[in-house]
Amino acid sequence: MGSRVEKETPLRRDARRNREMLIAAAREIYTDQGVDAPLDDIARRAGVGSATLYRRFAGRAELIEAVFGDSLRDILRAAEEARSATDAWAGLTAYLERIFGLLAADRGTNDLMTTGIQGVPSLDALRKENHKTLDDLLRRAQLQGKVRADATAEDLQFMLAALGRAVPGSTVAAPLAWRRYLALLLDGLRPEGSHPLPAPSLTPEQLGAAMLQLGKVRRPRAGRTD
Amino acid sequence: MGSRVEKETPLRRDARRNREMLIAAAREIYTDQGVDAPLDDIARRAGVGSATLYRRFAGRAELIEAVFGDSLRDILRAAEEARSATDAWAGLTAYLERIFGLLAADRGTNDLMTTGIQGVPSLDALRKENHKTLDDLLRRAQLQGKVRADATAEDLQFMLAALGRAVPGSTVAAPLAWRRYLALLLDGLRPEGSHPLPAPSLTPEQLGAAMLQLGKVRRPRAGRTD
DNA sequence: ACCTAACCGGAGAGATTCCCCCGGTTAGTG
DNA sequence: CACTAACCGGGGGAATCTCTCCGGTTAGGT
Repeated sequence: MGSRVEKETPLRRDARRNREMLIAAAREIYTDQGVDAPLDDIARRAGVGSATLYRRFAGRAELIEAVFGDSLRDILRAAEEARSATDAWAGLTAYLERIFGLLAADRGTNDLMTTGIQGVPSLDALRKENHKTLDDLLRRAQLQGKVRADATAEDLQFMLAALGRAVPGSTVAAPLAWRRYLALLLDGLRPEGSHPLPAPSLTPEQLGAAMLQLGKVRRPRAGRTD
Repeated sequence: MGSRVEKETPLRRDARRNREMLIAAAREIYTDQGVDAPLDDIARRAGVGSATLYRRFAGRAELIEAVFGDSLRDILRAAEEARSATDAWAGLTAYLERIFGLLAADRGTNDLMTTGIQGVPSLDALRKENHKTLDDLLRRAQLQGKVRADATAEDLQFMLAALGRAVPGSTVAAPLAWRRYLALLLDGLRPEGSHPLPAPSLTPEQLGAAMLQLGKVRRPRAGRTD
């Protein structure tokens, strides 16, 4: 092969249109089913054949990248912003509340941030940046006496992932319940005594509904194992 | 139908033996794959055809009942015991540590206790009893000034389910990591300042492994949707 | 208006998993 | 030892889901 840089032929108009339709359809379906949703569902919702989906995107990871690339970049900016806060604790809580708002509203973003999905480049970058942000804010908050000295960024990340993963379950019955649980988690990180919790507790019925949702891990793929 | 009580014919010896083999096989497979494991796998491990499994047990729920009936009764006893403690906080922590030990060791028990599986009678009884236990201990610990006044049994249950569900992920890399996270959670419930955390924090590598596991929600069934 | 490379979607092969049918086998009795 | 009711396992139909082949269609340049 010559080293000539292949001029990137722009897609034909219909191909381009289908690409957009697929991304839009995927965004909607990911939002309420998560990123494990069947690819055929996405193709059908976009009004194209499944072959077209595979022609435009090599596989699930590439589609995810196309759908979430922008919103991931938004999160990166939020992380940078949070790190620039003088009051590290305030920066940390604001950052986490923003993240959890996303996790609660969008099942796809939730999957992306609370599990270890592989093969999506922007996602690796996000994870690294996220870790750095939490580490930095936590360390500074500790120096400022706002966070217990024996907690680590890994502790925080693990607890956040655990809680974040459970959030969609509670969202059905009580959309804002996550505020209370994030507050409870953060209270465990502080060296002083407890602070009042926001939002009412779940009722027993709401808890039941949430537990049910927890079980519906979701239609994972059958057929070829990827 | 006459109301005559059918004399329960005891199973033929080979049928009885197969039943035992199936229960034993199911126990092993549930322990490391969770209760969503394919029924055909269980039949194969037991060395019988899948038809035999369906002949002995009406479906997944009945098999679960047969496998976990006894261990669930054990947990019930532990709950009663915990409630008899004079120091409610001590009783609560001891109870939860016991439960989490089980959740970490056995994927099947984890599914049973952290999700809302329906159709297993002993399980409904366990959930009711568990809720009563937590409610009682929490209320008493609050009166004794050991737990913040604004926390509810529903809060505790939700957080426990969220964390419990994440525990198997960390078990691969660090079998005892759950102790630290349960302690962190419980610290958030106390009105006073923080207490030292047990067990070392996860290393970044261990955290990565745990996140990966979180994603492997389980080989959900393909084929008929039950 | 015509031509061709690129594109399209249906149809289908292969993989899983649930569940049941059917012909062969065996436990337990007279 | 013979007999029969109960039992057994392989095999297969149906449902899902991933990914590819192929003949027909269309965008965009001449």
